[in-house]
Amino acid sequence: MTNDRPRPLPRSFYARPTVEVARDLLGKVIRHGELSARIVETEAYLGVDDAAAHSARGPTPRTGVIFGPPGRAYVYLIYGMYYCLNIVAEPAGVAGCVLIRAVEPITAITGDTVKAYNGPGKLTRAMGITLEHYGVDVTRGPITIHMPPDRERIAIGVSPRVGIRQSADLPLRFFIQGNRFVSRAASREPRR
DNA sequence: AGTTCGATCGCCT
DNA sequence: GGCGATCGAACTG
Repeated sequence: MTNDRPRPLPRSFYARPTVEVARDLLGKVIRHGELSARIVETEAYLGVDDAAAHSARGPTPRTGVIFGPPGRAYVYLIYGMYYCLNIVAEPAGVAGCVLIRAVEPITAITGDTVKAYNGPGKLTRAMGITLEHYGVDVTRGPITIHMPPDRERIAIGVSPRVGIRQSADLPLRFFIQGNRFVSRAASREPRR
């Protein structure tokens, strides 16, 4: 066939410390149906010592997947109108997830594509990801994550996370330096 | 039962 | 830089 479909990243990739998973997801390819895109910006949300994490106060019907096995999608509705996609990290029983904040589409790049993909609420809309994908196993589908076809070297930037108040000082945002799809907020110089 | 407010975004001044 | 959209989870009473 002309359409090669390499295996998704194995579950062991996700069964690691959340920060490692957040960094290593940069440059990986996320696929949903015919759409694929390279992950260029992520944020780590820790299970402990992170008041900003949705999992900070224990499992609820909404956050339960974060406490389960790694490699599952935690999707939630924010501000009543946008969906955010996270990938669960850490071994089963340990909370931790990685927010996908921006991606660079591999197919169909046009002039105004940047503003359709350079934010967590935008990329889900562009890729058709909604609450129906809550709990999806990204080692199986319909959303999957893969090694990139190339071995491009990337420079990783680190900064505090965007738009949170609790634990705002923690350097848990990671992005590919210089990539134009990195969200506007993330490209700002961190204050000091 | 009522209130608050958020891991956002786009439009307004 | 500020604010409204629009919903539900979490918190208050």
